[in-house]
Amino acid sequence: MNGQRGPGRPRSEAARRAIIDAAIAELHERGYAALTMQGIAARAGVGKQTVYRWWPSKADVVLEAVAEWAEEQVAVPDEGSLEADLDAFLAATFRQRGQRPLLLGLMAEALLDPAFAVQLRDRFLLARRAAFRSIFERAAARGEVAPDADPELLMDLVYGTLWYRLMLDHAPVDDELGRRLSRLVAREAKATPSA
Amino acid sequence: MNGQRGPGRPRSEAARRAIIDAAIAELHERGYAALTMQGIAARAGVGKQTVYRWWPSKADVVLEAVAEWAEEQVAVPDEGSLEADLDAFLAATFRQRGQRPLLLGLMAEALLDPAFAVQLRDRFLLARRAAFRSIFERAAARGEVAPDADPELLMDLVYGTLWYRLMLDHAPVDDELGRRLSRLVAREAKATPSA
Amino acid sequence: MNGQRGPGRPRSEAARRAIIDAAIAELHERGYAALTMQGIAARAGVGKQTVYRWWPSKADVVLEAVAEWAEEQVAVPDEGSLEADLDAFLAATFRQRGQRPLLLGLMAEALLDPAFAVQLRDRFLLARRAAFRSIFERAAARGEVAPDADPELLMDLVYGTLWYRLMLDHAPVDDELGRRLSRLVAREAKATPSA
Amino acid sequence: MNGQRGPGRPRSEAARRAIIDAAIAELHERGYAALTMQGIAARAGVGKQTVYRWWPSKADVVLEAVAEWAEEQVAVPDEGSLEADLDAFLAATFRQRGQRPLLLGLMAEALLDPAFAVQLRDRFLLARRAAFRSIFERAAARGEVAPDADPELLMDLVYGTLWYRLMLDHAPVDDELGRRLSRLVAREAKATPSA
DNA sequence: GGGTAACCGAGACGGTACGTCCAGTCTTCGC
DNA sequence: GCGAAGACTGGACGTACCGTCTCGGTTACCC
Repeated sequence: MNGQRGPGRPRSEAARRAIIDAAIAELHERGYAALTMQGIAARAGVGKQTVYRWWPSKADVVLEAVAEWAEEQVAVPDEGSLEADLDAFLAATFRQRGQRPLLLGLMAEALLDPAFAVQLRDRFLLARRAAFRSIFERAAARGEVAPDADPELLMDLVYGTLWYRLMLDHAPVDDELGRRLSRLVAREAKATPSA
Repeated sequence: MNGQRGPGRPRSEAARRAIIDAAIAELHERGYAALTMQGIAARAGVGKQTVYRWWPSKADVVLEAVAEWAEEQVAVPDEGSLEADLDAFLAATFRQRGQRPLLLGLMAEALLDPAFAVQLRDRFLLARRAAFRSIFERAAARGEVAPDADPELLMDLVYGTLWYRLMLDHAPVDDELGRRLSRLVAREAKATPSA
Repeated sequence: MNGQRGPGRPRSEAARRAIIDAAIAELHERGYAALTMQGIAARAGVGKQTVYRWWPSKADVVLEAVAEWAEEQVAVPDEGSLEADLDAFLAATFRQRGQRPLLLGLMAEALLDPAFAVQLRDRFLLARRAAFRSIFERAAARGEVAPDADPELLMDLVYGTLWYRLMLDHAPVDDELGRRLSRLVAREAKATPSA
Repeated sequence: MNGQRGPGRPRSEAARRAIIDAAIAELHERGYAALTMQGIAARAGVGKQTVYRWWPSKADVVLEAVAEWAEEQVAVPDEGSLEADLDAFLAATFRQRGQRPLLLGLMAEALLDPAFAVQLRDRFLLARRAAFRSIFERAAARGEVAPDADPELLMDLVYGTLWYRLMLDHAPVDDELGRRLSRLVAREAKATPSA
């Protein structure tokens, strides 16, 4: 086992929480761009070293906060059809308000730092896709998915459109969008591409 | 017209070019994240003030460089069908190699700075959509687009998927993707959504 | 002669006055340390080049303003004795209020720039000593000055004390000081130093 | 006492010394007017912030250097009479060569910045006057000072003349000047001012 | 009266230093 | 050894002026 501790003072859970909370608070008050390790440490009442000891950058602190939420997984009850399942799933996803600035900040960091991009993809974005994929598997069992359909591309279509609108802010991300995407994806899943 | 000059020494075109070129060079050599106004000015052999006088941030310098290329517009010859047109257009778009880091850097900046996001959207991204839209109009004239189709959503699907893959780098952005998207969009444009 | 003009537009007296006046105004409003060539030109509504064409530095502009006042020479009426003459002269000198910051600024410049120190000494300070010296000559004619007295040293004593108190501001520069210095100098002028 | 340290890394004495030394070196090589915080930090191999953390301006750095020397107090042995004591003291004072540019630089700064003027006066100039004052007290004990003499004015005379000549550089500051001033001050200290 | 020359305003130019901020690291004390 | 504190080197930030330059335009003179 690995639970045994070595010598020395154990990591302070209080400090961990204070840091995460300080990061979230700063983020809501002043935005992601204004986040600094310095500011997080000061607000948490913690030495800078304590932050650096556990997270290499501000993005990693925020990612840990986000990952906490991501674990409270979106339930995907069976609605009877692929389109209905998707519609419910997307509606639940879009309902997460107030996270837009946070998500955009993380994505910005990922675009500037390839190492963090890997973190973000593996610890957050792919987790989301997993939920999506389970819906497809259920639909396949129901015979709603053509054998040569490509669920990966369909997921890219949905998440791509979602992120694109989040980023550009030229069109809404709302239930109407959810319904259209659901219908489109359901139709394409069944389509016989070449006939 | 507006070409007339006021009093005072006119702006130096040589300095403008040197700055743009220096920015591009730094970007290729050391990446977007390592770009600094200081570095651009030094490399261009120019005072920092001269950079700040005309561009408020490094992102705006890069955007001007990108905008130059964007003006060399992508020609969209008529290939006879919506699918063929789209395929040609996307192939041409994907062919622009080496610009990935640059585009991701600009997008990162836009995600962190809403004011710049507007710039990027209006001066670059919407210009790209215009080309796309003209293809749709041609297809509509050919009767390939159902009356209740939504070209805006279809464009979001394509560009969304493109950006999503560029950013996450979990799947390729290649001709194969172009063909699939072309076929999908052509099919959806014709689809009778609800019947 | 040298008064004849060559070809070309003659110097604008209006610009000259505007610059001097702007310098004085800035000086009174924001202090010598905050003076800048840029600020003077802007306030005078004049191009920077016009200032630089005629004065090499802000100190020279201010010096020209000061020299104007210095030419309105202190009259030294005959009061009947060396002590009385000195007392009247010093009282008149000390009366020039509001010029302390200006004088200190010029002196500061002189201390930092040897070339300007020469200007200040020759165009301003030595002019002041000339008035002082004429008082001594009058006293010598009256037999109030011992043959081996050194008027130069006595002038240094008076002006030195004056400047020292102006600079350090640890003791007042007032009529009381004037009277003490007058008495002391008159006594020393007569003294037989070594006997 | 106050020597106890709180938490945190203690101030680096090595950095302090390097900064002071760099300032002195720059001063000798390029003069006070060319001193910059930037240059001091670079030469000391130290971050600019470390300089700013402890001194608000270049003048304060130099003042600390000067204050070090000032603490190595001028001894004032008893020479038997006021005139002899003064002569010895002034000779010792004038002997401090090479400090003229430094002193003038500090004075210039004081003239431009009233806050620094207070620093310079209290931490340096008044310390010098203290030595002078002790000579007077010794003379008073010997009966060489008239009861109504004003030592403060006499000190102003001496230091005023000294600074005046240092600044204007129109006459030497040498032993001859020292002897004349000593004789004059000794005579004036005894003088019955009004009889 | 048509040059020619020196002035004028405006303002951009290459630079240098400013003083601040933050990144990461290091060094101390106390738990 | 962890944690708070805080000083350390390093470097970019955006600003302010410096002193120079390059414009279009304006007076003067002098042929």
